[in-house]
Amino acid sequence: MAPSTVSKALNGHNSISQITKERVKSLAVEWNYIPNEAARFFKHNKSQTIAVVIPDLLDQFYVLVIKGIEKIASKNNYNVIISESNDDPGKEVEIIDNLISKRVDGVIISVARNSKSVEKLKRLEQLGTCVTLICRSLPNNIFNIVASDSEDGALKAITFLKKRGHRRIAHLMGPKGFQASKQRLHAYKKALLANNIAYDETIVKETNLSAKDTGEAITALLKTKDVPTAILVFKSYLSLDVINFLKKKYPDKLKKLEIIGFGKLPLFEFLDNKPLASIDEKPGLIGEKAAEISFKNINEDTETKTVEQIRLKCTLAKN
Amino acid sequence: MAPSTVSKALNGHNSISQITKERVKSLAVEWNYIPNEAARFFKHNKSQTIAVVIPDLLDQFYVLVIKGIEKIASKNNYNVIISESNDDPGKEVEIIDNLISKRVDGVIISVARNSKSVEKLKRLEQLGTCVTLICRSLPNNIFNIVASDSEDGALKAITFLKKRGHRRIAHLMGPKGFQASKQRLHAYKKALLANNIAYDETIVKETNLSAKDTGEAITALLKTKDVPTAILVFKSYLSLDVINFLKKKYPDKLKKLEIIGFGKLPLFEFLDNKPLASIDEKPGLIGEKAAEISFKNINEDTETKTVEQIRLKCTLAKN
DNA sequence: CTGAAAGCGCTTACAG
DNA sequence: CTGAAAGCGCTTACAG
Repeated sequence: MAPSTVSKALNGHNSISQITKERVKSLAVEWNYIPNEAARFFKHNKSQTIAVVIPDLLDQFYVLVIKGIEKIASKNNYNVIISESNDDPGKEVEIIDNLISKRVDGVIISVARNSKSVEKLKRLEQLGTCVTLICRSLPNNIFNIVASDSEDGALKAITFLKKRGHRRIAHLMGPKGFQASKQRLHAYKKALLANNIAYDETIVKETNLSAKDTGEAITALLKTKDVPTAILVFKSYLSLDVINFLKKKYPDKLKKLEIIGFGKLPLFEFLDNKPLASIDEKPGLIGEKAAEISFKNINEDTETKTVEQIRLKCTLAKN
Repeated sequence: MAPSTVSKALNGHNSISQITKERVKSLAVEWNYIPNEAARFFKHNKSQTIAVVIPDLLDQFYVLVIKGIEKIASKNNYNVIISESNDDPGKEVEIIDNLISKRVDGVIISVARNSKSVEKLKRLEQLGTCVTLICRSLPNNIFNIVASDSEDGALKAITFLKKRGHRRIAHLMGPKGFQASKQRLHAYKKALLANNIAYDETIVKETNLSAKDTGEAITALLKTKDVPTAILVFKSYLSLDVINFLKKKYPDKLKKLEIIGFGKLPLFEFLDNKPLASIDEKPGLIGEKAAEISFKNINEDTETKTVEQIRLKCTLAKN
């Protein structure tokens, strides 16, 4: 029997007689034949692979994103490969070069802080690879992106805090250099406005994300004239640092400063002193949507391609 | 210029003149040429890839293992792909089939509970793929394995507890069906013996790992005549459930029952009520060792292959 | 319905 | 030192 016949039988080509198909398939089982995917992919000039690039697997937010991606990928019989940039722009460029040489069909990436990968990502797109950003955006919005809707999240958080009686709600913002920090600061302002609370920049403090810097920001907040009673925090892991700091330095404030942060983490369930609530950004859904965009693009003519910008609504989760 | 010349120039073959090499390399840069790895791997009949199969990425223990593996892999210019079995034996078999068809060069796997993959793994080895187990063993020790030395860990934990004055040290064991449960129970017994503490099976309780079952086990422990003052716990995530349970049902016992568990988790630093200490199983090192075994085997004749069984010493980490 | 032929992008043994 | 040829394991367009 010719290799071509075997190949067609195995792939269920309908030019092959039923009897031949069955014979081939049973022999394949008997001989433990498993096709060489590398050869197949090479022949087809596609890798049947989606690559995910994230800063760090220890951040469970991204693990949940990955689970969402894998759910969709496995439905489509696609493989998922994961790389960690550790927020190192140089490493990220290396990773993308590697992905180019692998000819992956799609890349889903949460870009490193201070990413230098824009050109590489453009290159990927030229080569026909679908690029989808998650969570973190890049200037000019030239790529697909799936992220949570910070404005929606902030609005829900501030509204909830106001209902609980808070009027002095501070914001602990991320580094001013980050897009996300600006976005969330803006969302915070808008949410205050919608709740008829005046914006007061003296209770907005920046942190470079280190525990030390966060502590200093909190100290500064506690020293303001009209001390805030609640705080909207840039990112959930930061909330942990805030709580740790309060426990050590201002244990009396622990109950007097209610915290809501962006992001809900599985580990929260084990904490005694936890944030009042979290803005659940639906990482699993973010992953699913990003994967769906990838597959839509992979199966589409490049002519008709449009850039998709998706902002998913958040929910407020009591911890 | 012939493709063969280009190929050799790019790969730094020394039959190529310096001048040609430079010309080729500069043109490659100018034209943005990035070689097609799929073709290369296919040609070489190896994928330059190590696969890691673990139960769940949300378990940070495994994330740390992966980081260890990636450290070694990237040094060797190898790729790492990750799959999650979710402890589902059927899923695990599927994953391994997939890895076979990918012709990966090495597989590092923490097998699913009740794994049915032994035959598949043997198959992988026949095909020349190096298989290395991590943490969880399979009957007959036919595969390479890297795990922590439970006996060493238990000894350090029990000795430490005795120094703190404890004489009644209970053990919360994992499901009897698991190899690891038996191993750690045995390690616990040996450590008691070494410390001249009599073994008492009434203070050894089993849990099926669910929070509910763990709670019942703890309740039973607290109802024994001579209530234990310390407890050696099968796995760190279990310690969290134990603490949560005590907080809810027996808050007064929280300070009277000191806990040491196998495994140290990054998230411990955020807990108020944390285990007294943890047996640090060095997940990063486990990953590194497993990767090193893979590479040694990949670069070796299959003739000389021997099975490696590595048990890494633990340290006791204060939380 | 079956099979012979060509080719995917590389590398390597060999000839010059 | 350079290049022509063959081949890795598959699939597909084509011939029969």
